[in-house]
Amino acid sequence: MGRGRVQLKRIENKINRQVTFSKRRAGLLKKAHEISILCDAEVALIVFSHKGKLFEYSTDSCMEKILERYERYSYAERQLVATEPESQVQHAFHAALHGRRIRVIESQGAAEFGAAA
Amino acid sequence: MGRGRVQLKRIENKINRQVTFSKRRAGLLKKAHEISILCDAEVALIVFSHKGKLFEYSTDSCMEKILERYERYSYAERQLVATEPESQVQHAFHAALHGRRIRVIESQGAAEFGAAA
DNA sequence: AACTATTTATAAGA
DNA sequence: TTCTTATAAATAGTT
Repeated sequence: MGRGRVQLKRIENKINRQVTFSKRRAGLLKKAHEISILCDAEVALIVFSHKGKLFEYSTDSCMEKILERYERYSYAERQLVATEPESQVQHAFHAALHGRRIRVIESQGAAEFGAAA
Repeated sequence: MGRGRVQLKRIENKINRQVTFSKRRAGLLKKAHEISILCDAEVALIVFSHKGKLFEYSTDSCMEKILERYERYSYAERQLVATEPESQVQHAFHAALHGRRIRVIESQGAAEFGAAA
């Protein structure tokens, strides 16, 4: 977007990289917020600049909550894969990546089981 | 973008919401990838659909690494705030609102703290 | 930090 | 639902 196509490679010029980072970071955070509102999704976005500064966005449910949910989900994914018969590991992994949720090892307890998005 | 301005409010029509989610999710992941390459930034993006399906993107350094870095950074932030003089309570309050709990206290330890972007 | 020329993203429609 | 198209948005290069 803008005058000239963009090459998907690191911008070597330090100044240009910094400017582009500022602009795109703002755009990215905005879009993260928009999709969360428009589509009622839970979003967590973490960005560390090249210099190590942190920028973040998270749906009102708050960053820690989302990261914990992510960890639970990932854990469930791994469990699924681990208990799968050899022959179906790839299948299971594929399915897991597409997020059939299985259980939750939480006090909240209730086992979630979703299908498609 | 597209035919007609967009209202920043939850899309009530289920079909439209699903379609918009698919399109915007693709766009968001793409932009997350682009900024990470163009600007040499480390990015982690986690999205749970309304139905609970997970979508994620992370810079090649991998999701877990980034989340750990995030936790370390947040921890360092809290420590900084904790030792801050009274006069800067507002600053501390602001940080507190970001309210993270600590999961990992890495041996690597060193607190990162960047200034400008 | 503002300003455009253009490229992209995407809301509707087919 | 995948493809198309009109338009809104984002943003690269410029001032």
